[in-house]
Amino acid sequence: MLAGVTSRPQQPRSPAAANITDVARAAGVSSATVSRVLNGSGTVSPERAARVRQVAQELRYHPSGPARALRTRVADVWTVIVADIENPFFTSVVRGIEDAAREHGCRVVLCNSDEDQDREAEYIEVALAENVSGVVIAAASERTSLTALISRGVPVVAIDRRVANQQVSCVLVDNRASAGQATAHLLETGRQRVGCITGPPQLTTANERLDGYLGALAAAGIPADPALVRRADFRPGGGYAAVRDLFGAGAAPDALFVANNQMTAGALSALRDLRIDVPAQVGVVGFDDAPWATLTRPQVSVVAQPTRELGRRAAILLAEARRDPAAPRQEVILRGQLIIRESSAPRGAGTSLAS
Amino acid sequence: MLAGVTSRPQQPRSPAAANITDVARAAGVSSATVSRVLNGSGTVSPERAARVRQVAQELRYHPSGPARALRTRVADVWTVIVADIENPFFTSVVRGIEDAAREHGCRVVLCNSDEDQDREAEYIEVALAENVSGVVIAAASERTSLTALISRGVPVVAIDRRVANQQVSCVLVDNRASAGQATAHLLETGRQRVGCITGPPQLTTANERLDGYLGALAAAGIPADPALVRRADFRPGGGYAAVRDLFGAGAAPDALFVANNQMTAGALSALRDLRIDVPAQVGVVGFDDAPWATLTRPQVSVVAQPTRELGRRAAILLAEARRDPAAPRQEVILRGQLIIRESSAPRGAGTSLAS
DNA sequence: CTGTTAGCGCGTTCAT
DNA sequence: ATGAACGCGCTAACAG
Repeated sequence: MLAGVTSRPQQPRSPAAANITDVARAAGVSSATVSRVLNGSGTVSPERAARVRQVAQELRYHPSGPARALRTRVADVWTVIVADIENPFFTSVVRGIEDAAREHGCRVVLCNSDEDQDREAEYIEVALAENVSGVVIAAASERTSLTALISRGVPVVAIDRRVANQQVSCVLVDNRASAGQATAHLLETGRQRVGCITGPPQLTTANERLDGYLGALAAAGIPADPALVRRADFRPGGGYAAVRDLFGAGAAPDALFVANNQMTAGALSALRDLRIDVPAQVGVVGFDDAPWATLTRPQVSVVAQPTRELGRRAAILLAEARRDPAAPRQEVILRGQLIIRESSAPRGAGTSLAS
Repeated sequence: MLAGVTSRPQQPRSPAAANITDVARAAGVSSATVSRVLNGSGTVSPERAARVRQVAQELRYHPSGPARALRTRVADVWTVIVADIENPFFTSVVRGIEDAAREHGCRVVLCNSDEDQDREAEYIEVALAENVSGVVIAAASERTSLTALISRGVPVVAIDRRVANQQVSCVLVDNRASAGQATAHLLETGRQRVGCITGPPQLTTANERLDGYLGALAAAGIPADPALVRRADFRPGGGYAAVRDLFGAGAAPDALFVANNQMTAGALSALRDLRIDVPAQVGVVGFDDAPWATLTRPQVSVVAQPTRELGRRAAILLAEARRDPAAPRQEVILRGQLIIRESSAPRGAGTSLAS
């Protein structure tokens, strides 16, 4: 063995990222000055500022996120925790958040709780440990605890789903009214036995949409029939199983209000497999528009939600809460919009789908 | 000895997260010992170790991510940069990555380049600035530069799309073979003029799939007709416009191979709007399966990709590269699978879709 | 206006 | 086996 030249690894010179110190030295100033220039804090003479900026650029200097987060106690990062990243509803909302966040100079990292409360709790811990400066969350349950976040002063905005007993701002859709509108529409097309497939009881959206459905029945003087209602998991498989179950049990609805887009896809598959004609035999209205909603035959009637706007508003609320931590909690309710397509066409009307 | 215990402000108002120092003090040991226990480094007597763990739990101690990243120069975080978060293909791949990453004790943060090279470059800088321990990227262009990452020793794995001249491992699908198979299938069903809608030239997937299409034509002894080929942007709107353009120009293909799922959706919309019957007048095969592919009328034939597996393999490669930085670059090619549904049914065959 | 100093919370030598 | 001391890169205080 050679006598060890105890130098550092001689690999292709890892150009260890330029320090703030490197920049300071190269510019002939102190690191504090560099910091002041780059953060616009304090006051620095124009010439020196220009020189610093110049050097920083040449050295391709980028401040270290961790170091900065460690010092300032907040990272310029928002954490967005969604319940189902494979649901286009959430990805679209995220786009809305992201676009707005960028305007505030913040980056967005996305976490997927997969409707799992443990996993969600983990990600909340991570957000805490990383000192992120804000959290947007579509909670996996109404009972999701945000106190750890709130007590440590991290601004939180809940989206899509309410969280119980928590003083956080939220951005929601008027689920009850929209669901009622969808159900009323089905009744108006001459259906007598409108069924409902909604989500699990720990999600407020599921409950509110069910409420809207029940309210519309009551308003029409139709007694609610428990045999026509199913709860599933807000996923395609759940919608599929619910339909099979509904018809297998002989409940025989002549219309279905399905409380989210994923389950609507599943429900349509099941109806197809059962050779039940939509809308001739069963009318369908879903909740959430989807990219494929106009590609199906028949095209699906839905309650469309303003997804991007929902995300944007959440970002605005978060930015406000960040600027003024004492700002009061707000609740933003956006309106859904019933889009009538083919799947809810009146039974009698010729839909010309067989042409 | 214990003189000079710096008393920290005891504000119950904001329970500042417990320090390593807090844990050390509460356990009657030094912070070094706590660190050793929690990281399994060094040696600590069993009793003290147990005590430390106990106290850490009681205090709900979680080490600070930034502080740790600052000290160790690597965070236990992987960055995944995808080109289009609204494409179910990518979200599914991400799920695969995420599941595998969790097994390695790593968290995954997701970034969306939106097919934009500038935005992508930004996120690469962020990954660098945050000292993430690995990056998985579906590059926005073949010319995307990963040298900044590589030269600083950050393990990188490319997915779905190749990146030129870069020594990075990658996980891909056999685009050429799969596209050839899809095209051959269309030819076998009696089509004479098979067209192709592929993606932009800066994406290797787009080019490879086009190659596969051309290869299948050549193998069948059919001369390629440039008038039957269009390049679009891998998005629904692009697919829609391409079809309108194709038929508006009088190219009149009797079949279409569409090189990604988003464009397939757009293409089907356009065909519907043009009142062109699928598959009677035009046969269609898409690339990438999609949740809605069996909901359309007709159901869409596609080349399905093993999305979860693709993500899982990328995670494995990344974990390997992390364990052994000197490990050789690998290229994993997964197979696509042609799924024949209704949209490519033989022209003559009664498809009974009009029933 | 600018430089110097002192940590943020952690992991890691060095001594013991 | 354990603790004291140092420094990662940065910014907030304090001098000048």
